[in-house]
Amino acid sequence: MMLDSETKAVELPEDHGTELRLWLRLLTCTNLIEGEVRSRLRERFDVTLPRFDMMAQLDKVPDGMTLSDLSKRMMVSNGNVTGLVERLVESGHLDRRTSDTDRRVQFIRLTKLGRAEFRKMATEHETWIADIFADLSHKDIRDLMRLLAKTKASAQRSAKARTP
Amino acid sequence: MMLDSETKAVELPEDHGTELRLWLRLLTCTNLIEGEVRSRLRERFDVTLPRFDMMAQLDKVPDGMTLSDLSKRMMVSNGNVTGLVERLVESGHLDRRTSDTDRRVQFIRLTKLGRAEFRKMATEHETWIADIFADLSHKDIRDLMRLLAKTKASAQRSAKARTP
DNA sequence: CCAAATTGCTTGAAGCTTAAAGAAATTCCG
DNA sequence: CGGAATTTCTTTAAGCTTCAAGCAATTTGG
Repeated sequence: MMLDSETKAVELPEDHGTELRLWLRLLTCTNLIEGEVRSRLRERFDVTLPRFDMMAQLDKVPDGMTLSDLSKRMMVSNGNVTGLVERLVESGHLDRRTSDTDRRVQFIRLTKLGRAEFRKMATEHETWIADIFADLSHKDIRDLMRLLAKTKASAQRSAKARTP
Repeated sequence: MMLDSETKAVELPEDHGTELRLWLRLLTCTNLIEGEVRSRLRERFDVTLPRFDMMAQLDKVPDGMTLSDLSKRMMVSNGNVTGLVERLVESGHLDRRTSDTDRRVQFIRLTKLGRAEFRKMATEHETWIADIFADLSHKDIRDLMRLLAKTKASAQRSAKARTP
């Protein structure tokens, strides 16, 4: 037998309170951790989170990547990447080289200095993250990984439906 | 019997890969949804996320709150709030009034216009969030709520340990 | 009461971020 | 081939954000 709550007319305002609360909690959680990481990076290494983030992306590949790749990986706009790269080249952490086959394309990579400094920061950064999540059991982490993957897929489905 | 992996010397670099991956997934997930909400707010109502966020905080209380309260609730700096409030007062959405008992304190609240516009946006916003999370079951949502609460507590414990 | 510490907010400098428009190079395709 | 569309990147304007310094009002503790 069908329950009353499942027979409501579609035009009436539905209750989406739980989803909203979940979103707010997700946001709070992320902001909290992001703020903590930001503080520690500044305090310990005098570096900003976006700079650290860009270096982290570039550390994964030895031969560098293009600005567009960086923009996609970091989920920020193109113009944003242009400015960030500029400042990191200026400070000697990054290296830019125009492609031989396509003169629009720039390959960006870490310099020796940039890689060395990043590795030092990354080691410590990893221990911060471990400490921040230390009260979670292995099962908690596994469950969260799975549920967040499902959430990401759901959000991507929703985004695609809007922009086909 | 103890496993080898649990008997490692404390000074050796430990493996915190799973925590790091969890953090990156959490960040990706949040950025994805935040970007989506940002796009829709701009597209549909020509409003920025920080403005919407501030109005959401103020909508919860009829009599308004101080700048400090706003700053804590929104988890952003004091100076940031000053500028945001300025622009929202300018556009007629907010109202500021100096406290009678403490002339440093300003009470901020939504104007009639501000509240009306926010309510309209909030209704639609809630349906977006519901759609974004639509592929999650009730149990998924419950589990996520619980695990994120645990994560938040763990992060707060870690932050407090650093700044006593 | 009064000096010192604290609290609430603002300012200023630097950097981050986006959206939109534009410049330059390449690719597509008739 | 050659114009049109696309791709890659930069620029610009506006706004967001932080940190640190500073100002004014209040509270605290002699």
